[in-house]
Amino acid sequence: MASKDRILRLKEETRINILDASLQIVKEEGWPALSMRKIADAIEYTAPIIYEYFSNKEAILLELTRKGFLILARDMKAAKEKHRLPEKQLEAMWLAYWNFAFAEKELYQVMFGLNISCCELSAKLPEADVPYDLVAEVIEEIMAPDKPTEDDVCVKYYTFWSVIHGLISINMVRRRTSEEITHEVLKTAISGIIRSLKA
Amino acid sequence: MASKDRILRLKEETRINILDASLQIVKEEGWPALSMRKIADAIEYTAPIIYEYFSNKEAILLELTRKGFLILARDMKAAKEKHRLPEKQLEAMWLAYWNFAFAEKELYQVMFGLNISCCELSAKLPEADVPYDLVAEVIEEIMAPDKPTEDDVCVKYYTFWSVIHGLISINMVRRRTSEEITHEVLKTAISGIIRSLKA
DNA sequence: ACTTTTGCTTAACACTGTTAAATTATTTAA
DNA sequence: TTAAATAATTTAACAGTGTTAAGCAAAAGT
Repeated sequence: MASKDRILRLKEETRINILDASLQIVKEEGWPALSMRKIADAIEYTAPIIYEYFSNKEAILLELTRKGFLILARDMKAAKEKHRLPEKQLEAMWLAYWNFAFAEKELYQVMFGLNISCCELSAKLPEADVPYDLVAEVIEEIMAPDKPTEDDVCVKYYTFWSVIHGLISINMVRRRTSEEITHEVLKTAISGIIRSLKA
Repeated sequence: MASKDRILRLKEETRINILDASLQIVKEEGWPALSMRKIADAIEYTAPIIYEYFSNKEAILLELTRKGFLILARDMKAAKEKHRLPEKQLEAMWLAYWNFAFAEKELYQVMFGLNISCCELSAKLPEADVPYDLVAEVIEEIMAPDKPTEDDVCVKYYTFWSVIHGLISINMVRRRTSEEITHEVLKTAISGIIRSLKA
């Protein structure tokens, strides 16, 4: 009777082993290197037994996603509880979010569907710089009275880009948000940043 | 002699055919469905001849990325030229950027490494809602004097999330930006949005 | 007419996720 | 203790992936 318990505990253990091994492989060799056979190797089994713990590879990814959200929630909660002022709470929570993304880069990637493939893109693809040049020129023009440095312009450009790109990718991976809200965010964000150029 | 020309023209044509076929497959069946054999089928050849035009699959993706940047640059340039005021120019360019992302969704995805996999995530994963609940609560508290609707809070939440997530994903796919600039953007963005809550 | 080059295909390799069958080990029953 | 039943694990296989090498058939050059 007690052996039943022991077996169940062992089963739970290899389940966790599968998840841990997966994450470690990804951390060492990146997402594309994660294969069922490699996971099996790491836990010293053959590939098919993984299917006794997870119905397929996607289920493993989903479980890692869950793990990511649990850590993120814990971190944000902890950050919040360190302050009383709501403004401070907000800032702390988003900083926690930011820190989580880089501390658990691989988890963040599977949580929000970010590929990593393209590094050093503008080296291989000069065209990728055109949008920057186009916008930076105008930003510089608006900020001209303040005599901005190149870094100042860069900061403003990335602020713009982050908002727009962030909104777009959020809308692409999950579109439960209504068109109106999205467009409202877009418009107010753009005009908000434009206003911030002249301050 | 003229036949040399004709042949070169044909070669250029199938090169374009490969790219067009690839994009069409992706538009019809999504990125995961894009395979060398399927491309070959579409252009009525067998897979190996593709390697006479592109050194590998990644080269095809890179070419589609280039195509995307060319269209994006054209659209943004056109938007800019429709206005004289720099503020209007900026707004028009970012709206063009936004429109491009959804008009050429597949190109945008390959340009900026966005996966599409996870749809209806919060249905399969209730944990994914915690960060929203956590933050929304505080936003509501700050905005309380203005008696915000649920949509108002949602708008502000997505504004926050867009900025942070946008910054993160930009920093993950290409980290040529300096730490300082990034952090500068992050901090000013957060405090900027917080200020906007009380207006 | 013979040789060389070109265009293209077939076949193969090393992978991938996944499933079914076979095998081995363990537990249960007599 | 031995035989039957059950569970645990592996091997083999299928269909797919990107990619490369070998082979063939038609066209071009001599």
